[in-house]
Amino acid sequence: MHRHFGNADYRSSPTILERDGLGIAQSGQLDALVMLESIATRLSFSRDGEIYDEDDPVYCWYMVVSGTVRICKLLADGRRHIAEFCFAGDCFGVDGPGKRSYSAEAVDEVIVMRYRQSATDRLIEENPSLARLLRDAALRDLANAHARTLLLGRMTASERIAAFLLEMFDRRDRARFLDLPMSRSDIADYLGLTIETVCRSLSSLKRDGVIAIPNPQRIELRDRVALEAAVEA
Amino acid sequence: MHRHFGNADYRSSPTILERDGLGIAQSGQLDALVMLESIATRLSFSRDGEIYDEDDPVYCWYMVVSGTVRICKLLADGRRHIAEFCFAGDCFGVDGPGKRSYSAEAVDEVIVMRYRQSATDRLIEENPSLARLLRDAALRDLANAHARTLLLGRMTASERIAAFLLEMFDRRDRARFLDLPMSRSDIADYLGLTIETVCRSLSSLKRDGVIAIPNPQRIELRDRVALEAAVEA
DNA sequence: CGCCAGTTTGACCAAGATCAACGCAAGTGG
DNA sequence: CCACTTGCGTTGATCTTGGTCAAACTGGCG
Repeated sequence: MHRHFGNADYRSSPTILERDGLGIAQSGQLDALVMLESIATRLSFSRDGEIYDEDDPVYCWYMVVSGTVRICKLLADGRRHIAEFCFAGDCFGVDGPGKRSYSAEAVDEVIVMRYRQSATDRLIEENPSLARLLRDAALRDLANAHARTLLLGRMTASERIAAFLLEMFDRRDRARFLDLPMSRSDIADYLGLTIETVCRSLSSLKRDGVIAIPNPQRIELRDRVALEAAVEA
Repeated sequence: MHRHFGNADYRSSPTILERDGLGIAQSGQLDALVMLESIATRLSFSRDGEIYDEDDPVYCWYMVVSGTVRICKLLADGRRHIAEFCFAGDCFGVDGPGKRSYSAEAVDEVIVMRYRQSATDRLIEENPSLARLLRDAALRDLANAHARTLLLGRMTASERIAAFLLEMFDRRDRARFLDLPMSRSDIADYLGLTIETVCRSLSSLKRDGVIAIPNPQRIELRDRVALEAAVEA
């Protein structure tokens, strides 16, 4: 589970409960979050820091407070696959009992809250609405994974890049300018492409006036309609 | 959610509760299933029959009693993507509120049980262990979707075919012979390949003596070690 | 027997990977 | 302050995998 609870934006928020963006509609869920807060541990990681590793035992799950986390896996021959990027408000590492099959790493400076599974289960006993909260997050995550499956299985390089940019614009600032915390290589491993193809597709969008790239990390959206058309689906 | 509750095998079972294969460890979960049975409707579909369509409202989820179901989506330009095959004992269509984003179709002759979401929610109130059952199924499903994401993003055609065959051997008979209910075209759309590439990869495995193909639907596993090596991961 | 749908195989093509060079900004050390 | 390095990012030339197009094969069935 690596997806949003809602459209939460905790980027500048030192405590996860100072804002109420978790998509809480039903009463009782806020209680659940207050209780969650009570079992949380705050951790920080610097660039490329390892939050957990493949094959580690699963006894915690996490929520991003600030920064960007990548969920990834390394194949024997060096190929890498990034399953997910997690931003502020996203939770990750809800993996079911056993061992991790992916690792979690800090893309930039990251602060996360860590919740022990055992304590969470106890909270669920007391407050079933928390269970619903977590279940809905899992379902959202599942829908997301299926969307990526479609992207990787049936979309061309330029469609993938367009979809990626739209995803980032929607999940992050939703403003005219987008600052990407991850490298081209991260993007490539997320989209099942090579660095070079990512560059070329971005350059192509730039040539067509759909985006501008003032510097490698920064994308300016100049023609959203064209970008959406490029995804088609 | 389209994955197993466990290693259940209901293929020859007219009622889902005549056998206890749902991976039930904790007591209380059997109760939950008896209760589930009470709210189920039995439906059958013939080849290519539509169980539900994209954009249909979500008010039910399903469990396969017998036959094979494909969960799929059609893009505007005719490209098709199959997210999942579901066999006896697998549940599918647990999609979170709103509209379906995929359709469900019968690959062959299919019998399913249908459970209304509203009735299920009531059961969950009475029997929280059902919630855990459904949550674990969702998590298993999620892990599965991530595995497919890796396959589609970073594996070659022959690796995909090898992984597919191993998946089918494990999920179905686990015997020397495997009968595939789905067409080459279904396999292609599941693996993000074309029919021709599926054929060529299968022929290549046949040439290498890893499998034999007595007829197009039937695969004989001759060298499991070689097949596992072909996936590498 | 001939048709039909699904499968297999072959010849060719193109999207994207690979290999290689170059650009560019941020350190680093003299 | 200025060479020099280092790590990304970008671009170009070439190659490979898998897609496209086309033809042949197969078993079932009217």
